[in-house]
Amino acid sequence: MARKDGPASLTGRLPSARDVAERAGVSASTVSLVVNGKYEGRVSRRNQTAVRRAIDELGYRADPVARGLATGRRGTVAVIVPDLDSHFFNYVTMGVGMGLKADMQLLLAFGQPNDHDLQSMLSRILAMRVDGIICEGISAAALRSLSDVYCPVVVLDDPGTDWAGPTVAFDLLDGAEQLASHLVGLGHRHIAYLTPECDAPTFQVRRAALRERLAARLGSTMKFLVGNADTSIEAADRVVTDRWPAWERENVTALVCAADIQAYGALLALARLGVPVPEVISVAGFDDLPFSLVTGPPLTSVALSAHELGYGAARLLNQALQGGRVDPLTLPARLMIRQSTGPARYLESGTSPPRHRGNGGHQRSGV
Amino acid sequence: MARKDGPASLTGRLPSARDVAERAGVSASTVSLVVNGKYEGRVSRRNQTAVRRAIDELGYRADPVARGLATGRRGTVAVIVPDLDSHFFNYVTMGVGMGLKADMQLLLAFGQPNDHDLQSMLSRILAMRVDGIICEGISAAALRSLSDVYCPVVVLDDPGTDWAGPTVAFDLLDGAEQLASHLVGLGHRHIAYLTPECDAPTFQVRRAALRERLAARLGSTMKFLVGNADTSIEAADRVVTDRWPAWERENVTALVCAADIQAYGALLALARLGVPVPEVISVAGFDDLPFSLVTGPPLTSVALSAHELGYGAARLLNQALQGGRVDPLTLPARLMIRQSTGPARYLESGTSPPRHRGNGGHQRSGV
DNA sequence: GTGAAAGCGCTAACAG
DNA sequence: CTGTTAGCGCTTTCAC
Repeated sequence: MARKDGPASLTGRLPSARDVAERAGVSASTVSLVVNGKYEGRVSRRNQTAVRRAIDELGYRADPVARGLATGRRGTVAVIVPDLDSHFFNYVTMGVGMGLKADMQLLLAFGQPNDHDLQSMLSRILAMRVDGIICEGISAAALRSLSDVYCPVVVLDDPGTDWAGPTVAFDLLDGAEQLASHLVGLGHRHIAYLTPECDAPTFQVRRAALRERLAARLGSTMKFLVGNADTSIEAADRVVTDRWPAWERENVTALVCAADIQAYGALLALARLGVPVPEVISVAGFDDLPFSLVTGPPLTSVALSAHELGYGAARLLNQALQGGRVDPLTLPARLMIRQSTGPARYLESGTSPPRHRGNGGHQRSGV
Repeated sequence: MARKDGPASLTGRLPSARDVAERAGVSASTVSLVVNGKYEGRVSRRNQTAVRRAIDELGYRADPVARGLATGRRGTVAVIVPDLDSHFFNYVTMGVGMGLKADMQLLLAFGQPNDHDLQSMLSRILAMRVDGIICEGISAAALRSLSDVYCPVVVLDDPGTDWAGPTVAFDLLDGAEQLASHLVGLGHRHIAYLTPECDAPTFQVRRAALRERLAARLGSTMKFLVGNADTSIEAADRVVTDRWPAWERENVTALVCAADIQAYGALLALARLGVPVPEVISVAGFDDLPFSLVTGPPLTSVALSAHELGYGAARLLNQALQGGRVDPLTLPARLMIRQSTGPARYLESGTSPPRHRGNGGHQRSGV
């Protein structure tokens, strides 16, 4: 903090190790040793203090980039995510930040709303020679094909991946099972499903698993209507507004969204349409973002902790960076039941008279 | 994409310009010229194609870090924000990403929930010799004192700052005016205010401006009770739960939160306490995050576009990087009125019989 | 047109 | 203990 005359104040250039060396009357290597704490039995006390004084006076801070060039270790890990809109990755990023060793700098690469060109983002990151990569939404094949990886890569939430390196996954199957059980228990048979346009593996699995678990219980009495929307409130709002008449015609009594952010859009659309949730239609999502606690009504959701995902990824990366063997990690899914789901109420309709081991649904009253 | 034998497949090392040069039978400098498009009249057609072929075959990508060392331009801009919890900065980051030139890589530095040590984050970023910095939550004084800045720094949402460089601000005064007018118009007199522990200038201004605008209308009939909570749903939930009895005693009929995320926590707390919003207490926030559309009830909020803030900052930074003069930018605030605010209903109470030019409030009924 | 040489700021290996 | 030397991968004069 003690700086007689500002460091490089006139030049606009930051002081370099050489500047420090000159001022302290030593060589650059000595400065380096001191800076990196390798002075034990290598630098005289006298020079140590001289160097440290010069550092203070100049306000010197070693350039990690130049250091990286010299050592081959950049001190940087990249996080690559498809978007920030969905808010899921916001938590992932936080988790990574929390789990990363303090001397690592986080480089964030994220797609724009319309352009999720992860390939080129990855290629660019790779060119930067980062020390490690944590990514989601890039297939293992793409990862391999693009370039041979020279650093550990942790792949997130990519079920069915054949990525040989570290991975962190969710137990989506169990999540789907819990949700299916919940919905069927409430008497739902005709279910709409909203999923992102980008059909990433995690979304394929969420959809397929839920459909399968429902079918296992309901057999042919089940209907499963799939719609697509981007992972944003507005997009989901538009699509649900658009689809509602058709769904109503099909006696849909529950809507499941592949991501909570879509469910928010759905709630918005249904509110505007004057369709009461859950009386006329139940709504549920995946992710359990914190906002799901305060939506109107609070949203039933399959909790997949994005924070844990990021945190776990960072820990795995730390291990890999230290050369240890790293085992894949699987995080649990847990259904959070809230007020957005309730008993199914089928209206009279020629098409589909529901009949099943019901519990509470089945009233013929309108709303 | 055409790679006969994987690039550096065996070594784990990425191909360097020298590798390319050797393969193409030219010198490294020639490779550099081609890569940077400076071949016009400097490199023979023959060598150009040879180089390009070698690049393709090897899958070469110049290391931007090494290039940065050589050129002094790192191709990197840093975004420094206090936290990611509040979700406000998530949008700021998106906005920056959208506004940044495509060849710039974004470096994100964010504080942890408990530790907002922006000083050290900044110092670390500075050491990286980034090309530009966009930051929020760091005072101009701190910015200056820490080190002389060698690169453009855009300061965000820091009202009253004396930062000489580019800034982007919100018209908070106007926002407070709109909100005060709205609340007073509904008959509110006793107002609780929730603000973050960290008393950043933007929060000081929000609070002071609102209090002032309310006082201007209400004079001594106003009560303004301030509480503190971190910018997270849970923290606000806890604090509101804790304070509610006192506020009720004081006949508080409206709660304003300095950030929407806090308002969400407040809604949660009030719902748990069984206090109807807005019948018993109105709730409003600042920021207007997208989620405020779907809370129960939808939240009245002073819209401050975080996305615009980030986008504007990126544009200003682009200008500064090109050496242009940059003027400070001020973004408008706009009150979004939704169902979380309604007429004040004062209960009978010994302490404070409200009386003012009322419109709709003033019923003596309980709820 | 072209390559050799120097240097960006730092670290590592090696003589003194 | 200490300074010299040699790079890390790239760009940029500057002679040829």
